[in-house]
Amino acid sequence: MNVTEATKYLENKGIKTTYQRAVIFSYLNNKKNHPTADMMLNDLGKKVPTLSRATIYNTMEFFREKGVVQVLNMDDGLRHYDADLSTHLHFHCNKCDTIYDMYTQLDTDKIDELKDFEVHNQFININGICKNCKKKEK
Amino acid sequence: MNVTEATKYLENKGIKTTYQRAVIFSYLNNKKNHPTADMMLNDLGKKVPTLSRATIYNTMEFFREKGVVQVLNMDDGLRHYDADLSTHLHFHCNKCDTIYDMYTQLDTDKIDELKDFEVHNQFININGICKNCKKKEK
DNA sequence: TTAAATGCAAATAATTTGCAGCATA
DNA sequence: TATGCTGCAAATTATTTGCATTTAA
Repeated sequence: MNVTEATKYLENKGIKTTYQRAVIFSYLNNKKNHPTADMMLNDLGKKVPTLSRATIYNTMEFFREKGVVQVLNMDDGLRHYDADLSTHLHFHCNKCDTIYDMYTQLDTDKIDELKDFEVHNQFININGICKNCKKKEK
Repeated sequence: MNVTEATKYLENKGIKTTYQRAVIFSYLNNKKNHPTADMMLNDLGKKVPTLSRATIYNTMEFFREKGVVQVLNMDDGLRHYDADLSTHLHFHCNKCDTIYDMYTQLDTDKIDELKDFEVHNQFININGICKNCKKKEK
């Protein structure tokens, strides 16, 4: 999804778009790397030199309110952002720090302890060693 | 578990103990409130007025290394600490901010996508509205 | 033209670090 | 006594905010 496509996508959702917003959304959607604000500034700063930290934070909060990105609190204590809103879990490799998306979720309807609770979201982080790093170990 | 019992518990695990460490561990173990460093300082400061933030952070890192507490990255972006090491999930009520422990977990052995991955830990956060707050709504 | 978004810089908040003094083995 | 812990203060890092300027409808 390039910048033009990102603009259309956002506008179709009734979300007011600017160049910065489209660039940021396009980046998030393409890279799927669950970046922090700092990572985004580093990468996008090459393309848009005046892009500021404040705009990234503002835009992420704006996108979150609009429901087009989710915020992940990962075990580095930092906020990571994700344009994939399907319910999925994240596997963090302790060796290479890659974050893998996996499309498994808890069936909260079937959990007794959640009876009479209203569930809005679930966030699942798993960590360990990924397939690639295990291969290299040998 | 009072301070004396906490001391014994930690020493049985070969962990060097001080008064501060025992007070902190006892607090965590009793209150089961998943506090942040700041919450601990507020509560424990009444009992141990000289207790410092640095000691709390140092102690939590020390306990984590020793494997007697786990760190939870909750959706407020803060680190919360938990002396309950059994694999369990956390439900955060968006109304009253209570964190509930629930003893359900993912059976990671049964997840295809995790084949050839080595799993160390899983962290599950669910949020929504708790039973009590739903009752009050009516 | 006007309301809202951006970008800079300063402010705040959480966490970490350096180091002097203190406590414990 | 020696090693390592504590507590203070300063430093660092992430995030937020205030405000002047720019942008887009």
